[in-house]
Amino acid sequence: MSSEDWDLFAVVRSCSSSVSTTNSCAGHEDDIGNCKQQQDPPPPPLFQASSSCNELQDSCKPFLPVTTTTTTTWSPPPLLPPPKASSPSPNILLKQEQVLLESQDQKPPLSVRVFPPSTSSSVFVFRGQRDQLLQQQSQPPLRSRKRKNQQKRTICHVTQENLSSDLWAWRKYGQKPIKGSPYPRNYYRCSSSKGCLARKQVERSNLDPNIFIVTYTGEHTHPRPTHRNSLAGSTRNKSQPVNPVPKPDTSPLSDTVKEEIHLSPTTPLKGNDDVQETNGDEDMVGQEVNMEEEEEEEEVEEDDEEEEDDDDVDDLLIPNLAVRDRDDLFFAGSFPSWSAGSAGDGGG
DNA sequence: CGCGTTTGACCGGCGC
DNA sequence: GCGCCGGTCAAACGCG
Repeated sequence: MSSEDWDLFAVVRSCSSSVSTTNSCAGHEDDIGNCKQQQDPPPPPLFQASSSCNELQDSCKPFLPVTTTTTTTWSPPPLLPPPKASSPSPNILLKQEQVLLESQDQKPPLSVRVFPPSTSSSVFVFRGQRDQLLQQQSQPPLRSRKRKNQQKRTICHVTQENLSSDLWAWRKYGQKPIKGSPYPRNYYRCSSSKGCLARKQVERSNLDPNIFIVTYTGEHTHPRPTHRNSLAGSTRNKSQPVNPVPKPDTSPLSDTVKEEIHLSPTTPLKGNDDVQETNGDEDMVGQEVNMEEEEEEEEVEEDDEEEEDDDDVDDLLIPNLAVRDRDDLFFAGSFPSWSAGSAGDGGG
């Protein structure tokens, strides 16, 4: 087995406050601002620059931590250093990515916060709520496995820095190599509350290793944490290799990139200093694809305000400096592994 | 002791 | 109907 796997997010939840995201458009969007809800069906060129999100948004909110500044350094694929050398077969592109890219292509990476309206909730009910209900009724917990098409998801492209900007406490429950992708996918579940159905998947983008594709599913069944647990995010690294370079043979990564990666997939807030200021135009990439692709598109502003509020609060509670410092420390050494280890049967 | 990560196995949707 | 693959479970392990 590969001992080293990229555990991207062992710290997914960790820090955040400082990371800032700004995305332009509205002033502060965040990484997730660009989140997109997606479902399997190929998303039409929607990607409206505006939409609203509800529950998913919540999930994303964490990403929008703060108030100013941003970190996302999203580099548009086309701009990325083409994986020429060992060009990974284009095939390996994840559908999601393709979708996203497509959208990007069409439109500049606006960091738009797009979320689905209420409709989404109903969808979620399928899975989580149902399970919960059943459990409450003493029913054997069904293995909620609603397949993609049926599940509503919010996909966000975030940078390492942004990855960490999540107040929610996420606990990793699985990691699996994904076919077509040199990088394994990590599965996280909200640990803030036992019954919380929120889940999160994190995987590195094939195109741009600097970018992580975060997929949120489910909703949080509890109020957002005002602050992170001390433990939360503290990945215990067991002497991890220093070069968690993912085993992707055809890793499009350049040396530079690799370095960053090993630092930590979710490089914390250091981005604040470094990256911040992306006008926001290029922060993240995200779009939303709603199952019912016909609704949602509006009130981004409103969302912003709300989030802003929240963000603010979070911010207050979590001193940037403090967090940042700490994060830096543990980030530096904590990221365990990077390699398509096996979260399980590699698919089997 | 509690919580989180790691990792192999299992389950079940989906495509062929 | 079969096989592939993604997603989840759960035991083991480690750290604070």
